[in-house]
Amino acid sequence: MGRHDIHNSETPALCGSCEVRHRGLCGALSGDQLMMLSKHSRIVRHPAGTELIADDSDITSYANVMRGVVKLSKMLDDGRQQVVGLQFAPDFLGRLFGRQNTLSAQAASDVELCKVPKAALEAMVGDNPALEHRLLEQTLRELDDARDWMVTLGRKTASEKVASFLYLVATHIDPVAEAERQQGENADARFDLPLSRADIADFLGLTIETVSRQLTRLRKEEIISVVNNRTFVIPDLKCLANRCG
Amino acid sequence: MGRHDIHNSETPALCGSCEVRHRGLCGALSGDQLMMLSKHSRIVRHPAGTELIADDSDITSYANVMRGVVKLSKMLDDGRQQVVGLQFAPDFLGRLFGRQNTLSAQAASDVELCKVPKAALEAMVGDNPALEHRLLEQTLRELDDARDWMVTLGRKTASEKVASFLYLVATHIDPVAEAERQQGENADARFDLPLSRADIADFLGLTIETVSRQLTRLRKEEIISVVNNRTFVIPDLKCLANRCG
DNA sequence: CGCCATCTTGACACGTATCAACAGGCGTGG
DNA sequence: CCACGCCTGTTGATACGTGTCAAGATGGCG
Repeated sequence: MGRHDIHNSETPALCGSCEVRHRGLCGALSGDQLMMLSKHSRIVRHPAGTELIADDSDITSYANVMRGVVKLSKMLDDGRQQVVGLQFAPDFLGRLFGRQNTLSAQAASDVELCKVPKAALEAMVGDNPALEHRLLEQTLRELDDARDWMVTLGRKTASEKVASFLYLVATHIDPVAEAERQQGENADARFDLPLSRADIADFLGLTIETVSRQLTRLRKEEIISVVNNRTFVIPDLKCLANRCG
Repeated sequence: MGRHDIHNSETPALCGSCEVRHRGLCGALSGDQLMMLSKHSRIVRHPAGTELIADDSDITSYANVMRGVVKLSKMLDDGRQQVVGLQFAPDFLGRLFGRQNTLSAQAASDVELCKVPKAALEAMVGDNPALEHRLLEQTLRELDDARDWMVTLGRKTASEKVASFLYLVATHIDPVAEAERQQGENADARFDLPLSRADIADFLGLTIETVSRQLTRLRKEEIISVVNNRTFVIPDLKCLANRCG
């Protein structure tokens, strides 16, 4: 049997309006597989700040990020915190095959998730190699990202860290604009940052104050301009890239 | 067809003496699949220090670490280096489905690899879901490790970093001893460190001097004792764990 | 308008990097 | 066999970057 056209009449109502339908996991599914999975899944919305996953909690479900940004973090006993990942649409959320979570997840912005029970997804993974393949590829990408970030955390200066962070967000938060940028030559970017200074600091292994000072520096050097504390404009991404070390 | 007994007569000669036969990837293979894969694979040995993978090189093969320790690292343009992972037997080596390597790999100790051409492995992965599943699980574990290490790099002090490093090595370098330790109560460990101070520094995001000073401190506090610069004895692992932050 | 949280800025302290000298191990060659 | 040089690791003095603590500034929101 050939692969179903993903636009065929079997597409479930729930999935018809899904914006990440083709790019996320579900792209690996045929119409009837999608139908099966969608029976178990439901869309949930959470406002910014919601705890989506608690550290050490039992894993009962997985999710796909459909809209917004999710922040993954770990905390030491004494309260020191490190953000270990940011998930954008259409990323997968949750530790596959795990029993307990080893990190926590918060909604950085308002988010929309497509949630599916652990057992349902794992069953589908078990007899759908294409699905498992997609999950493997996403996991490999996340591992690449994590290793890139280890370089940032271990070897870059505060100034380079902040530049690297802005560059990361600029190139991830709006995949459409980013794709255009790769083609044409409009090398500017503008985005609304879903993270507080404290979040940025926890991502970069810095303090709030140092992040603020480095942002001020980048602003004075006109590499970036900051509107309203959360909105950033980067006139020339290449210029920013040069500051990433 | 049921799963073959992995001790059956079909086991290839090459694999018969493989020490990581049951724990690594190959545990997912039946006798004849193993036979097929072993046709393409060969065992290679490299002395400590050998460059196993060059950054930006084309990926032409994968490997399994059968003996020894492999160091994965990334370098910034100006020479700053960060070790982003250590691979012990029976870890898999190489970026699955990638075109080019995005990191370099060196033999930390003398190593023995079981090497297989990229195309051969990928073909087997394509029609052996169990194999892909194993690879997914290894990748997920590596991602967990990477995220744990991000906390160490971003939020721990030099002293805690060094303690965390020693703890990591003590619990990974000799899986057999470690398994015993989990059972019984002999909480001591002794190992020969396959890394130089420079390697440790690059792993921890520190300088050689700082690593040396912190080791001296741990030695003076009798948390560890150091024989011959490369051999470490840790009388009480729990005590070391308390220093990890 | 005014409160409160968030962000910025400043002064100073502290931890780690840097630079430099020294010690020990090991192979080479006299 | 010891002298020498080299490589690795240790220790010390000092510099610098980032953390800490404190005070303002800014902006969102009732």
